Amino acid sequence: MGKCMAKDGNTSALRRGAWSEEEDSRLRRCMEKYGAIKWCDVPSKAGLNRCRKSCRLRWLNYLSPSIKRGRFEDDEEDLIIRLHKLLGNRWSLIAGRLPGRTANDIKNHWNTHLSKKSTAKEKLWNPKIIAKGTAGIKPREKKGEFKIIKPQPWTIPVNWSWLKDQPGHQGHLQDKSGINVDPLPPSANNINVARKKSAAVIPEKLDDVFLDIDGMIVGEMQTSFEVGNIGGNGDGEFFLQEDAGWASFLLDMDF
DNA sequence: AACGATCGCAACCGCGGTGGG
DNA sequence: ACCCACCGCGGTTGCGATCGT
Repeated sequence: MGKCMAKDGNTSALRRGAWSEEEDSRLRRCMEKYGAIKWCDVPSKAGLNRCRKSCRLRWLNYLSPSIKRGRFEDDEEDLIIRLHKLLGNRWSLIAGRLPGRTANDIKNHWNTHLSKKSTAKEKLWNPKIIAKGTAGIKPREKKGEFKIIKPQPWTIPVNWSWLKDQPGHQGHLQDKSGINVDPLPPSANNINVARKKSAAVIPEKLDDVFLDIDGMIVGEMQTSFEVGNIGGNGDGEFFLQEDAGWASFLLDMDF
């Protein structure tokens, strides 16, 4: 195995592998005593012959008092599956929605249990989105064979038929207080739908805008469409198969 | 009882992002 | 503008525990 980060400095004599009780209690005492300090200071202050990353990992994934241990409840699993559809493998974001669970826990749990569960479910539905520029694919012709395309950014015209007149469905924007701001701001030329990592892609002026679809407010950076709620756009560029399940995106407004 | 296969989780690795100098 | 140290993340690995034959 390697070294603890060539990039982060010399590693040679640093201890690796499983943590002893003594090391745990040293780290715990250090964190209790100094609180939030730079991780690079932790090994020396704690008297540990470990690299800072090892200390950080041990604290964040195991020793921190905020960590909830034990088996995952059904509702937690359900939430993870939904969030994973929404966010992909962004474990830290998912963990942010599950108090007490660490990204590592969730990732491990996903890889050992939920990925199979989810795959089984996924066979029951078949979300499909055809991104602009996806050459040669005609949504309706390919019905039933689509997959979510990621992480390409996609542009949906604001006059996208689903947004304005999809029968039986409504898509509209709300501010944080839940007040509708329909119709879409006239200055909005496009809604870019992308799997982007950073909130910074959202212009500040839209910081307080949520997308609400059929009454489901899903958050300031992301939205999800219950598959079946979405029709095609006027140009045939976007499409979702009508079926059960979720398709998901992060939302970015392009003015 | 022995042994290989599988599981579950802790820990490590390497990369990208960020901020300070 | 550039460099560098640090942080945080997701992917991967290692290994003890458990299961199945």
